Amino acid sequence: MKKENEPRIKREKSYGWLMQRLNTRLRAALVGELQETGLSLSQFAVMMHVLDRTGQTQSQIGQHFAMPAYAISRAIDGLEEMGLVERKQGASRRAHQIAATQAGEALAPRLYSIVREVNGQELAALTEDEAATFLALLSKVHGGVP
Amino acid sequence: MKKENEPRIKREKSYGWLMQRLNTRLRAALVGELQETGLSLSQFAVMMHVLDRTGQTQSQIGQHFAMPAYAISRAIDGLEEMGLVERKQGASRRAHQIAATQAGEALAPRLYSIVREVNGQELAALTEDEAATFLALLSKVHGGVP
DNA sequence: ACTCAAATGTTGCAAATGCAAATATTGCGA
DNA sequence: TCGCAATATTTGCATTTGCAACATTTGAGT
Repeated sequence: MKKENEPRIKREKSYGWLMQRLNTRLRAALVGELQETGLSLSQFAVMMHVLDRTGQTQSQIGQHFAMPAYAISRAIDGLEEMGLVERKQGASRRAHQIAATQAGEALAPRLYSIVREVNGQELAALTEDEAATFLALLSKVHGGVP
Repeated sequence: MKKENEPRIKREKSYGWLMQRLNTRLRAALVGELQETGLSLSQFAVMMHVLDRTGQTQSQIGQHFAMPAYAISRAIDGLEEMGLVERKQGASRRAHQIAATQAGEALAPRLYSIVREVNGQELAALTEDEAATFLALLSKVHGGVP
């Protein structure tokens, strides 16, 4: 009997592989849902953050997502063109405060709904308890509650 | 007292946000380690898979990572140029079998070591038990063991 | 054996991304 | 107050990515 292509290691249990797969799936699901809104993933992220916390500066938004400044800059370019967001002049003249326009606010329910739906469907394989544990562990890995 | 910028929702506990952050961190860590090898992330992924299971076709590799065919095609273009991998003719004349060259095999220890190190450091915040639970849950979310 | 749809890979071109340099503004310290 | 380093954002350009069309090979049905 011939020794069939046996993997040296069960890579499917490795953190890296699992993250890669889950992230790919998450992104695909989000992109699908966002299709109708015309938002890209980064625009969506920024939009959510602006809806959550109005008036933050671009660099603050960037830190929140660990995204580079230029990505925020460009995401907001797009959101501004779509009339969903505006760069306001705050105390500082270099640090723009980003706020949702009325059209942007109007989009909020849809976006919140997408988040709920996608998060829910991605975690559908878990029981409620498991999901709670899972999120707690994700948070701990991230460096949240020790 | 003024109501300070209060977020409407604790987004930091949302699956989406956590995945975004953790994936960003993971990728950054890997890219850092891979610097010296000259491999891109997708080249690294493909290389690992080829080392794990030699002779797989490109589409099989693609499925394993949920990566599009063209990405595999291009990753292998690069790996071939670096002399780490070769496209072999198998039973079928369209489906190439990908195998590591000797130089590719020689790279294995380094790559395995990078995987161990990065996976370890990413999960460093967890105890061993927690890490086991975490990986099991990731796997379940992915659709592994039900 | 023949035809045609499906499977496998590759590639041209457009769009997104990343890097590094440029610009503008602020604020610290001499 | 002046000079200069730090902060905040933008942008030009090169690289990477993604889409969609293409080419090739296989296999199933007739």
